[in-house]
Amino acid sequence: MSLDHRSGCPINLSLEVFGDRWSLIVLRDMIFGGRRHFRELLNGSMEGIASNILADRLKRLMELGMLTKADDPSHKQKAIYSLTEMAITLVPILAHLGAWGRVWLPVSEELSIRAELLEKGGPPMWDKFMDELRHEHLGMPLDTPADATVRATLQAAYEAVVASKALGASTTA
Amino acid sequence: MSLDHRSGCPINLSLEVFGDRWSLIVLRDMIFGGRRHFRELLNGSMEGIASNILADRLKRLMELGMLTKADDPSHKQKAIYSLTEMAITLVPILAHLGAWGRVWLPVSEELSIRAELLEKGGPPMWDKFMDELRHEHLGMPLDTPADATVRATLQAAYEAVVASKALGASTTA
DNA sequence: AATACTGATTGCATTTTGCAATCGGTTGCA
DNA sequence: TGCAACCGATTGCAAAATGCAATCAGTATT
Repeated sequence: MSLDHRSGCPINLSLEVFGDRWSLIVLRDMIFGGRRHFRELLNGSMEGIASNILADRLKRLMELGMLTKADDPSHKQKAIYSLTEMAITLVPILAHLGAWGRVWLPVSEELSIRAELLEKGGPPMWDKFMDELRHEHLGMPLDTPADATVRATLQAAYEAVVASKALGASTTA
Repeated sequence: MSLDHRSGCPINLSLEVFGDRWSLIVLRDMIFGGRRHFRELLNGSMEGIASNILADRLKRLMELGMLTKADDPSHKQKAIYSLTEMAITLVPILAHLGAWGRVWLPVSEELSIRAELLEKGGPPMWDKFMDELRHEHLGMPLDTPADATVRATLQAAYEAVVASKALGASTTA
């Protein structure tokens, strides 16, 4: 944790935390992709993060208090990364960021459906999602019985779009 | 505008826009500081941006459609930078970012009062602020008569904290 | 015993960043 | 008419970050 900051401005300090091209990508994959292991993050990364960058970011995010690391009981050298409350409360920011990107940037249809649903779900959906993340990562009791988790809902919507696009491509070809 | 993106994910694309240590700082100073000129941004920058970095970011933000540049009628070589709608709609994100930073990072009291007020004001205040920015930067008509602008309100609060801290320091010394 | 997988680390070339000095042109003032 | 101050940048250069490929030692599987 670096103690010398450029300024005490909240926006600046936030930028010092994830003002780079990879930190938020790692957190996104953990939050929305449910990834907990190094290899999952490495191979599952859509943007193709390099292993040294990933190792560096995981270390940095741990130093910053956004992640913790624990041993996986099933595999002696397997490590499980967990989100802290600090990282979980990024959900509303990620939702806004996704909503903004969806409006102004050349997003792909299948990758923006999650952002769309999360935007439409609004704060209630974000709260439910954060509750689920606290359960998964912090071992907190789950409020609702959770018939379908937010992540599963988003994932299902994503897969539906992918399937529908594949269908459309085959019928219009 | 680079056409080769790492992925079509909204969060990734947003990160490609301001996933660096300076872009959002420049936008913050324009939005909250009301700065429109190169020198204002250069000398007024709390974090001490270098002139080449500033020039590069202004150029990049223009290419991305976040800023426009116009001649200042009062000074032949003076340029006025304006926010586009794309940049103005970042206000809610900046508000959330400030709120998050205020909770989790070592913010200074005087620099976080703006974030606190903006958080408490919520979406209605953000909308009013965005309306004012559209008036300032895009020449749009102003809805409300605007007794006190949001920026002036935030600035006054900032100065009040600074004054109160100076007072406290002198009386406790 | 062989193979594949675990979380990384190393070396190295390329790219980006940050700092300091400086540029040519404009403006205000004496 | 000179001249200093200011305008938006640009240049040169060192340092840091990034990205890629190869590799590591320990662990599990077969």
